[in-house]
Amino acid sequence: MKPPVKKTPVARSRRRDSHRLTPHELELGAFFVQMAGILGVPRSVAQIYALLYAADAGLDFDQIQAKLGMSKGSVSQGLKFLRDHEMILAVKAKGVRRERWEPTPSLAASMVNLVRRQVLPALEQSTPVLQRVLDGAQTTGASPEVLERLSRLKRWNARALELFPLMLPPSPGG
Amino acid sequence: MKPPVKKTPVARSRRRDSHRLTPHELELGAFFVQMAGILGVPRSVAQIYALLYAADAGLDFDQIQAKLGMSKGSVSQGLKFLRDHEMILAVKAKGVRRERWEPTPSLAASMVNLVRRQVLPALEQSTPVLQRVLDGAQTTGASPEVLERLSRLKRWNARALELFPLMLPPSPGG
DNA sequence: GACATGTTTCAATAAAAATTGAACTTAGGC
DNA sequence: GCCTAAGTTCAATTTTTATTGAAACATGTC
Repeated sequence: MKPPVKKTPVARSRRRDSHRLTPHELELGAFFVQMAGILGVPRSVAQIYALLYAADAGLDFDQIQAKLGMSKGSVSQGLKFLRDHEMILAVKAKGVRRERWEPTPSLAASMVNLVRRQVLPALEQSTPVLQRVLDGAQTTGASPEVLERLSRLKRWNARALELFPLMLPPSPGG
Repeated sequence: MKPPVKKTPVARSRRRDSHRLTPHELELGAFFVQMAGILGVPRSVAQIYALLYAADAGLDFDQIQAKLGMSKGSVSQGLKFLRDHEMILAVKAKGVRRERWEPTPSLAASMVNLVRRQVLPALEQSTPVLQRVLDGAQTTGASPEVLERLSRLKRWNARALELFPLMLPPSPGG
């Protein structure tokens, strides 16, 4: 299990070159890293997001890499993740090849999307599973308590599956 | 990042002796393992919980160990976790040393507690952090956009901190 | 359409997290 | 009070996940 409190949350960052970051950027980074941890998002992604969040104008690939002292691979994957989850937007000036990145207006929507993408597929897959398990338990003569538990679980699953999509409109129009 | 879908979710279980489990126990186990993954709870804990969930009467330490083919250490730690989070209860028959374990009635409450224990401390710690970051941004003359973002974040944090404790009464009386 | 610049991919590596097992502690029966 | 069964702890190990960096791939500019 994850240790409840990380002993050295910034160890890695310190080990590398993030003294390019101001103390406040570091603090905000640590905050986003902690929240991201709860959502199962890797630290490097959270660091990128935090950086963009506190940046006056969008930052480009190289600026991000330089400020955080991370590899190209990590920056690329991090930006991909953030793009895929619609947490950042490209701002492209004409005649300039290089893209700059900014956080999308709603962090809330991004977070809900993030959770939904983890939970929804799990709920969907499990509907038939729970049905089969319940049927099996009935067939093999499980106790009333167990049958009750399992059907409660199944009802929940169904209800969650109804409610979840209502939590916020899925990204663009759907 | 966690791969979106696990390639071989039951690989480990298969590798060991969980052919002592019925197909339905396995399926239910996989379901709980998946959900637990989202909450950051280790697989072994979820497997123990699933087993107890589908068991007619409580199971004791050795039965759990035998059925799941896991080490004493894991069973002990897993039961400790489940006890600490009030997800299981000991049922003790008189004159018998060995305890048997059953799931507590409300899985919902258990899950809410689980989430709260992860999120609340993070929110609490971050209140002063966000204040400092915002002050710093003001001092160093950040753009209005950044200031707006940061104060929004701070407001959220405060609101979440208010709302969260209301989600369900903390375990016994407090 | 060639070239340079910017980005992605992915196998190798490093880091973090979970699991094991053997030594240790605790509790109950005698 | 001692002995033994029952359970816990924790350093070592295994497993999983994240990161790196070099090679491959794009894409805009001239």
